[in-house]
Amino acid sequence: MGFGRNGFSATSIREVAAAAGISAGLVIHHFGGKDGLRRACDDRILELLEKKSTGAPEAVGEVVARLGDYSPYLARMIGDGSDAGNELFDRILAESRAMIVAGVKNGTVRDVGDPPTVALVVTIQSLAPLLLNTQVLRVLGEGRTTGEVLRAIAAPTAKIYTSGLFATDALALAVAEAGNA
Amino acid sequence: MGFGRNGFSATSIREVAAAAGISAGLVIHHFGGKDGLRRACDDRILELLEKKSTGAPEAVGEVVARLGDYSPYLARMIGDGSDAGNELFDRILAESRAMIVAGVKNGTVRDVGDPPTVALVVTIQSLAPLLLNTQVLRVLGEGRTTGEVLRAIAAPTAKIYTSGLFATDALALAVAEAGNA
DNA sequence: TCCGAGACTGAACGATCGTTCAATAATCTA
DNA sequence: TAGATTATTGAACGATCGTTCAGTCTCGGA
Repeated sequence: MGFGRNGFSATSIREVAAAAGISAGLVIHHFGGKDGLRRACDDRILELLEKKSTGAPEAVGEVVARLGDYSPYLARMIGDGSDAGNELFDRILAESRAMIVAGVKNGTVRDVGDPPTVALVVTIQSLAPLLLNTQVLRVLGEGRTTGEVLRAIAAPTAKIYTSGLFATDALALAVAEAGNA
Repeated sequence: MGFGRNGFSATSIREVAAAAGISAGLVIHHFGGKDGLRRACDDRILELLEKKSTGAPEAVGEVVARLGDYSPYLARMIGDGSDAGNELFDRILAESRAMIVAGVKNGTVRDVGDPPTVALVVTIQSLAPLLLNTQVLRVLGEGRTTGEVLRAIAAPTAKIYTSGLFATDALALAVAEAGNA
């Protein structure tokens, strides 16, 4: 159902038209071509996320909830690196960066290094449940909804971000050493 | 160049054949069809990762290094949820789970909740730099190689996993409360 | 009431797709 | 070397793709 299911090029205009109960010619008449349809879909996603988008780890669930069935399309947008996907990623990253910079300043976020890079890490990690939604659903049980799944992984994610996962400095030291080599 | 660039259905057999300097007919003769070619590519990736694959956060760099130019294909494999992609994800997840269970037992990994779910979170977060490689490269500067980029984000990632990112319990408490509601 | 503009359809076109096939070149076996 | 097997090609086929187009339907304003 739509580009989100099998990707853009694997979804024909005739499929889309049939799902909408109209003819293929009308789709082209309205959107000016397949690329126009894609742009309209991208704009629709951006519009749905216009009022509030955030890079905070806990907010991915809300984004997915707002998008509903459109979230596979969003995942493909960001993963494929289309213009609209890039723009959206940059927006999420910018908000994440602002949140981290402000948090470091007022003491609610630990200073673990260069804030822009930290924001990048947090952003891509926060998007992981969206991009790997298929895998997560499969592992946690196909019956659940995407929202349930995201709620299930929210707690461990929050705890990792709060208390850390590794009790020793072994990994951090190893990475630092490799970086100096 | 290959399925990794634009996806499976957007890459024609004639493209692949031309890149290999042979005819399209020969590709089909050898692989039995486009699906056979895909299966052969999947098997090749699995073979390259056969000796060692791990879910540890620091090991994604090694996986990418071993795959080299094939890593976009791997990202698409796992993201699209093909059979081979599912199998690979399950393997990474299993190793990540074993690592975490063992770590909790010997005290090197903090007990932040249900180990299978924690392993799932760690696995998808570790795969994020691979799936979002395009975005990360774009943000950090197109000039760099994938390996350099992964090394650049390794340090903050390790620190987050070691010391945590949030200095307060606000997020964890909010998530816990939402979960009980 | 008429009429013009947009909504809409279905057939058709050229391009490209995956695939087949007969024919040829290359390589191996006895 | 003779014969069989394999590698390889290029043309062709049917299907499907995005797109075009002539024509029909719908309906609000003069």
